[in-house]
Amino acid sequence: MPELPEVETVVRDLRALKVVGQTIRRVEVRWERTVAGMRPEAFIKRLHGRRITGIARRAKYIVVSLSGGWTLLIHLRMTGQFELTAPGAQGDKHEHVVLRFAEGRELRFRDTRKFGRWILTRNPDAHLARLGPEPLGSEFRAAEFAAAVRKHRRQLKPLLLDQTFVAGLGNIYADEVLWKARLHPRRRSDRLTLPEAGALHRAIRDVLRRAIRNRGTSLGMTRTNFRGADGRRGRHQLRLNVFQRTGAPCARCGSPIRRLLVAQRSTHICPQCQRP
DNA sequence: GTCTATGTTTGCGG
DNA sequence: TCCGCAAACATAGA
Repeated sequence: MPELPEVETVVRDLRALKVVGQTIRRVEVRWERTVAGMRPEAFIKRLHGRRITGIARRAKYIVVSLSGGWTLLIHLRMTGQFELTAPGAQGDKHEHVVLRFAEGRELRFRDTRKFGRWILTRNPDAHLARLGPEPLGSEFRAAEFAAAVRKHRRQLKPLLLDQTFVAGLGNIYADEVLWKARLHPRRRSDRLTLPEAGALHRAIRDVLRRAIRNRGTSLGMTRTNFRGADGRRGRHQLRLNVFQRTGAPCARCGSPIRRLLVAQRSTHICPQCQRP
């Protein structure tokens, strides 16, 4: 269930697997609601014959640039995955969109829970306009972030999960970031000191960069867990400090990690390092 | 059968 | 206007 580091891993995999440059020769939509914003027939017709000219990431969206001025925005949501296969290979019942390339290989989108979305548009910026700053970009500056945090009066955890505030964090990395910054997830954002806001800014960047280096987090061994587009699992689960580590000792102080609910989301903290 | 799940959107009420 | 909360989407696994 991909957050920024997992989406970045998928984008890098797709590039390494030479998806850029491929021409789309056949499009199959097996679950209509995966395609958002137009009828599947229109989607298929518009995609057919186009060449993929680039693959990038914005927040948790995969941005696929196509010939003729079209862009495909793909959001993996909870269980979206990619796989490249030989033509006509045996798939499973959760593969909802299949692109066959002129060269022969097929790019298949598997999405067990069917929350993933493909948006074909001539104006991707309209869809991405509401997203907050890219946390690993140069526009994500400490002073601006601190001012923005303190201007809201929200609990820190839901604020970090708000994609219009900062783009790319999900439940795992929000918990890891708050642990690293030694901040309680229920702290009110307008009550942070400047040094605390600075620590939060730094923690966001450090945690995400490290997770990308580890190719993302794959928690369990089941099929719905994260895989790169090359089928490999991530390894950042070995580096998590709090997420799903209830009862395990805190890496800094040894106190047992606790699980609580914040904003309806499972939340993990060190009760010693992260005081309310 | 029960509970939980790494995401996002929408509508309601304070 | 801002914010928190519940539900919705749909399925699998413990």
